[in-house]
Amino acid sequence: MTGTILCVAEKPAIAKAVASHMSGGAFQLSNIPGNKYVKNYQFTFNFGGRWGQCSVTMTSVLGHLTETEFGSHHRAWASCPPEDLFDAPVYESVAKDKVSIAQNIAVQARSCRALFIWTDCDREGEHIGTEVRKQALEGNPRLEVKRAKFSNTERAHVLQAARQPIELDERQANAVAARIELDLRIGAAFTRLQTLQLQTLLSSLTDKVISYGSCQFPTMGFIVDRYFRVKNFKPETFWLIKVIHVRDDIKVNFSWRRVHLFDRAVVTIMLERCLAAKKARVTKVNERPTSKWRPLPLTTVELQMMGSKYLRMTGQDIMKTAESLYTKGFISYPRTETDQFDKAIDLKKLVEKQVPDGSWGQYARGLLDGNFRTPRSGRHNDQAHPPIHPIAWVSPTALNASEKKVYEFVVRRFLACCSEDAKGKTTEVEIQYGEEMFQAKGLIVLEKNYLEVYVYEKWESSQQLPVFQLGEEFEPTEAKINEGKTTPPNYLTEPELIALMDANGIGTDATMADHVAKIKDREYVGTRTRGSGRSAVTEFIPTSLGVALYEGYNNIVSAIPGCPSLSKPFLRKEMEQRMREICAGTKTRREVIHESLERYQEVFYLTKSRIEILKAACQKYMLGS
DNA sequence: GCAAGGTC
Repeated sequence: MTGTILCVAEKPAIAKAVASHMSGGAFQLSNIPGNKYVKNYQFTFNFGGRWGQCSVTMTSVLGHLTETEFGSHHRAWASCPPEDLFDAPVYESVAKDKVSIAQNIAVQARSCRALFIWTDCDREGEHIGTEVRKQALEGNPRLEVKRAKFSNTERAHVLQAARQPIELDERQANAVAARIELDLRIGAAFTRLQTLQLQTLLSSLTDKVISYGSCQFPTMGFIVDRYFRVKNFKPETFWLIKVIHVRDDIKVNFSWRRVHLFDRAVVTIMLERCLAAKKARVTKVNERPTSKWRPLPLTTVELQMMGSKYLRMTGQDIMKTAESLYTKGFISYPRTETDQFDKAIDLKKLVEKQVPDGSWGQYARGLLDGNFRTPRSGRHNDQAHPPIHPIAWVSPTALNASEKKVYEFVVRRFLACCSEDAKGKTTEVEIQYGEEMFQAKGLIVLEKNYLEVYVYEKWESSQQLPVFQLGEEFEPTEAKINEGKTTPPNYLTEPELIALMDANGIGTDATMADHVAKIKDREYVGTRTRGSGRSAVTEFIPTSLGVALYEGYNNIVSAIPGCPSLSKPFLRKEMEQRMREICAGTKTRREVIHESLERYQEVFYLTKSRIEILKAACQKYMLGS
């Protein structure tokens, strides 16, 4: 035996899974003083190569160990002008509630020859790895430090990762360090500025914190943006030609290729030309197989979007529920960007676990009996976690109402991924009538396949079209003008908001729901229900404070070309891009912090000198509220 | 009394 190796994972669940695989189940478990979640696992493992047979102590942290804060001179709000926070010194220290975890690592490191870091293989994981390394080296400065590269906790994959350790990615860790410092400085500076300025303006704001965050504000911005589009909407009248033809007792509605026009006179002339031509000619008859694709493997963003659409839960509730299902071992890790399954995962074995279920067990059986298909692969892979999938079957009686809903969704989605696409047939008839083109479509669903188990999506046969021959001419039963009005867009719903955040790089899969909850808590936005019963959806409406902040910041920068508003996602996107440059090695942490601070400082001083504009917006919308 | 990101 050649010494002991200390292994540290990002969370207890990973430590447990990895320890189980490496030890073959034969480990000694011990608690650590001061924390009930973190455990130490002791066993032996043959790493092969230069490491050989070693004792192993496997433990974990609970996410980040440290926090970054201003020094005591700058902590009180009145201690300095807010702009000082852009260059006041910041200090990194072990968070109070993590001290015992940090000590455990330092103590264990003393008797070890090497440290293997098993944090998630994503950006934050690399940074957490450097935090772990620092603690371990404090216990034992001679420690050799390696990093395990793994993207799931499948047995063979874990063993392979243990035997071929690599190095921490310092660049990714540096990118995160830059993000941490920037978020703190910018968030604190703007929050203090606007809170102190606006609190004294209106009595309704006296004891409110009016926080600014590079994710909070753009999230609020999406909601206000939509609100103004709804509010400023002017309906317009349009006209269209509708052609109806009855054949074999089937009434066929042909829709106009131009959809509609906004000039009644023009549409009238076009209809007259159609009627003058008397006969319509069939220019296209198309009958072809069609399919509705089964869904992609489940990511966090998709879970939240689908969940708030179909399960009537908020993104935050869905995530909380998914986390509890995960800690109980029923589903895989719920925070993932990956929408492709690794080949090494035995999907059929996971399908088999669902056979006992009363609702979808039969369907799972069918997959095993020959209906199984390899899931489609999406284009995302975070290299840290597999798509969300069920790990074990659980009786519905063992779950509460929310857990039941989320678990059922995860299972049905998984089974749908492993199924055949739905199959159908579309018929398309195109006619020329006068100078105008019209079209009718019919759909027959032939095989529902995945839709049998994925009950959230609908795909139904439409009315069947009668037979039309290519080139035939007929006189339509009726042709007339219909009038309509354009309708305003709806207020933003949660799935739409999550999609916008995702597309604009606002927040991560783990934090999006938190940002939404935060701006509600800050009273920048509220929610209400649109519709009723099964079709009810929750929509977001800004408060007068939200509208005032949005408009105030837009007005502050509007006269300055190239100066983006704080309510738009642009500055955050730019910061994200710079972080990627650190990862690519084209920029350093110092350069990025400097550049990003300059960008935000420009807006800050502009806001400070034009603070009356922000105040005016608050007075405009909030007086009397 | 400030952020966003991990995780319980």
